Amino acid sequence: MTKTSIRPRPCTDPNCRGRHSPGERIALAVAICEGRGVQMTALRRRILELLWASGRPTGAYELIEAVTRRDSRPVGPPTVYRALEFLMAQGLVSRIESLNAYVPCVHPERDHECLFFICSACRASVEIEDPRIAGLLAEDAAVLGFVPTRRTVEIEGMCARCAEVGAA
Amino acid sequence: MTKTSIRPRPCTDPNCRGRHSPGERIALAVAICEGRGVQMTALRRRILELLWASGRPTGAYELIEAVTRRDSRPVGPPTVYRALEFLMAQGLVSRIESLNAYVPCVHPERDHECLFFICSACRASVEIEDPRIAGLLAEDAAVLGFVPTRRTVEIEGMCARCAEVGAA
DNA sequence: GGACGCAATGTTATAGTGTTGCTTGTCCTT
DNA sequence: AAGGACAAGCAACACTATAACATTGCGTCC
Repeated sequence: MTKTSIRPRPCTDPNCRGRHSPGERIALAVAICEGRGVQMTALRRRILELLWASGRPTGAYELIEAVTRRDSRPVGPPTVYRALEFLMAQGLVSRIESLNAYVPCVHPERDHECLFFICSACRASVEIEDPRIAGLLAEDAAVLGFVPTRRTVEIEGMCARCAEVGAA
Repeated sequence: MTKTSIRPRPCTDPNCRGRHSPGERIALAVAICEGRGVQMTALRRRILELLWASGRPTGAYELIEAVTRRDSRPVGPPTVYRALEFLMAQGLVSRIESLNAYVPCVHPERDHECLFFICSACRASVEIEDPRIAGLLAEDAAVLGFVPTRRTVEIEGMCARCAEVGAA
């Protein structure tokens, strides 16, 4: 387990486009758990670290392999799925439904509704927030008399970098 | 295979909330395929019928069972998945990512971006269109230099009917 | 300090979802 | 009839997720 002395810094810029240091985001996650009185255990932290290190949506079985490799001991699927469940419940990780994969949440300090842009070419994903979309979704829900509990907004396509490379 | 003589009627009301007769929607799907020069085969049509008959997002393996039962012959997973792939490519069926399930598309006659409201209680889903949301998604994508190819917008929660029943 | 309670993790097996590769059939064309 | 193109059948397998049960570690209470 990496011991960091990085100070967690809550981000207040909804347009930051996720440019944060993983170490700092992990420190923030630890601080959040502490504040809530829930346990950021070694395993949970390891998985969060691996997700940050991966740099793209990562499948549960990839994580199983990665944990097994890194900690030189085998872990079973339920172990990893339970850790992911915890991390998602704390808003530290999001699941990308269209990929059956998981990404670390860039802004766990905010209770936010985020959308994901996922590049089919490089498999990277970018998380953004758009309160206008959140508002319209809430409005549409209200018209239907629908009470939302969970929102999934995922846009697949080609990111700027890959489009550039592909065109060249 | 049910032979219908229902005349397909394109719908022009984006707020119709999906109130269409399945038979008429299927006739429309047949007409669309004919117009495009693609084959609405017996199997593909059967699966579309079963999806309409189901009334809620339906898993691929449920469909396998349903086809097997209805047509008194076994069909394998690839058969059904290929039919679903065709139906999705033609815009006649949508996949609900958060449920690993499939729904018939209410408005195949329009090239539309739809969102789904999915009730956790009764498992029903409602498809709506909101061009405002589609516009904002396109705008956000443009800011990122991202070229979208596929959009997934799914809202889970409790529908009006179930909320009413639950409150009573 | 021993017994208990509780949360987290480990273990094994299995359920559920989706794909690959290859063969067969069918219809249409020449 | 021969050949091509598309659809479907089939067997095996890969990937994703959960169920059911056992174990560990730690704190508390008598």
